[in-house]
Amino acid sequence: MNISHVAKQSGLPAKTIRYYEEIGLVTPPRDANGYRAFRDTDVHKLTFLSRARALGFTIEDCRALLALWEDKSRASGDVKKIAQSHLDMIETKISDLQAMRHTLSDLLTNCAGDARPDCPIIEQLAKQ
Amino acid sequence: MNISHVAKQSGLPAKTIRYYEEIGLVTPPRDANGYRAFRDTDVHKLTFLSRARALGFTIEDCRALLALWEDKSRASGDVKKIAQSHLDMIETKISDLQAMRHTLSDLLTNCAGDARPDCPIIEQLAKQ
DNA sequence: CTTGACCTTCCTGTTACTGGAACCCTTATG
DNA sequence: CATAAGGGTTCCAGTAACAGGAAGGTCAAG
Repeated sequence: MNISHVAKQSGLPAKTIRYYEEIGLVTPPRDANGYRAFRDTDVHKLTFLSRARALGFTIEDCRALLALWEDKSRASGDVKKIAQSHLDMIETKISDLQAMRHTLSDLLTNCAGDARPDCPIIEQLAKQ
Repeated sequence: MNISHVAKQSGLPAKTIRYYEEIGLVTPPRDANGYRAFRDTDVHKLTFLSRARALGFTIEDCRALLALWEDKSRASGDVKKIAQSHLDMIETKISDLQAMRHTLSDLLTNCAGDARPDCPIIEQLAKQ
């Protein structure tokens, strides 16, 4: 299967697939003409990667998850550990963003947003 | 004022302050020995930047906000526009992250997390 | 005079790609 | 048969916002 077909199947851009090969996440063999010839296992891996990335896992997490997927004698605890610490990161990010949202929306409701210079947003940023 | 003092005052690491000078956000004069000699206005700018960055504004947003701060005849509408679109971005990110959190915590509650290989997390990522 | 705590510049690395140039391969068409 | 369109390939540069570290100059104290 050629790269653009795999791109459609997996939902990943061709550029990204080439990058994943470069960093060793997949290693498709080549045809005589030099084209990548993706096997089913390559496509499955890439689909797996696409889903894991969509859940926000880092590339290194993805690498570890792929290895666990291939290891039929894995401990589910190892998978859970990775997913749990990723969830923790996400929750930290969410609350950081919520704090920003809170402050920003307060400032926004108090800003006239017209042609005059008075602006509580600027004032808040500039306060001593 | 020397850089480490300014770092304490503004809450920014010295490395970051040097970087901000490099990209033209501040331009402190130099002493005879080559050391940066920060004026009050430099420190104020850096404190402003520190707060704006803490609210998640990009560097380029910060540059624009600084310019508006210095422009005493600014329109508060211009400030509000920047802040509003930043808030929109934050809300998009929050809901993306919440969707990830939702999926992940579902998967986590269903994963035994023990020594056995069966794992709904891996299964979900690998499903056809 | 030396020691330690500053300061300086410069170079590299980080994350996960994306865009673009230059060039090869394949297939259909006039 | 020449060619043009639409694949594929590699390689290089750029992104955001710094952080780490090396090599070396400066300053105040003992």
